Amino acid sequence: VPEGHTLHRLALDLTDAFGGRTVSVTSPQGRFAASATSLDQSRMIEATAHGKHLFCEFDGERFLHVHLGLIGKFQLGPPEPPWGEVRVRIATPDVAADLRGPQLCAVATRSEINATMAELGPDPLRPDADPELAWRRIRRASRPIAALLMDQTILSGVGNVYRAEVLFRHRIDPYRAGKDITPAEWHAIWTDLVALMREGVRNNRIDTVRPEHTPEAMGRPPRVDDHGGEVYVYRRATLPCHLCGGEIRTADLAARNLFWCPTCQRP
DNA sequence: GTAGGATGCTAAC
DNA sequence: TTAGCCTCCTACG
Repeated sequence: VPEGHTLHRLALDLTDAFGGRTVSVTSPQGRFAASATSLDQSRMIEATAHGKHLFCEFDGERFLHVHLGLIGKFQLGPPEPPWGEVRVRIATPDVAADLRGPQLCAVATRSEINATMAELGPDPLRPDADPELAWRRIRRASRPIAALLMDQTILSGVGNVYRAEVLFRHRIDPYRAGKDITPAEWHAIWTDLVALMREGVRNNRIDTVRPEHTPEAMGRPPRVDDHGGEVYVYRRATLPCHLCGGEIRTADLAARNLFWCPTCQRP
């Protein structure tokens, strides 16, 4: 479930559970054992996120740098014996956080963390984000907007669900080149991402359907999207569009499955 | 039981 | 552009 909102929510929850506390850091699975030992029994200061990267800061300017990738999960719960392949467990006597299947899990210094963040575009979930930095690249780009939104060096935190949904919400054809996006459209996209992703952090899931378009408001039977949120197009290929009733289409774009409504999002 | 896919990214060609 | 990685879950026999 790792788009940017997941990591920011995780950062809040980890800070809540472990901030200011001395924690045990272990690697039940063993693949992180040596590095875990170096952090074990030290104090976690806080956890923060930038895009899809998570940073847990420990005393002594040491950081645990985590990227979940496609399949990684970080789960908080009671400190019961771990099940499955747990790469890292951070724990106090009251609570444990188990990390499974991360793409990246490493101990890093502050300068290494800063170097990572310097390569990331503005993150809609960070108050210090400058959308102008992303716009400067989008407005010159010939690549399709759907590819640009996924490029973490242009803007960070947006994944396959948010890209499909935000383009639908603004009726933008995903194949339109970045340079053909108007300043007003970009402003609307960014503003919308800020709001949608904040709500994603709050609810720990992605919902993008406007109140006036919910099944109840449209007088249709209730539905449940199988990934835990209410969406317009994501993973709804061949199903009818909630607005026009036409068929949602899917295609490969930027090595990921793109979903869109060719009627509502005309070229 | 097994294959294939998944909200991601990187290295190799 | 493609294969590969890491783990879990679902769909399909």
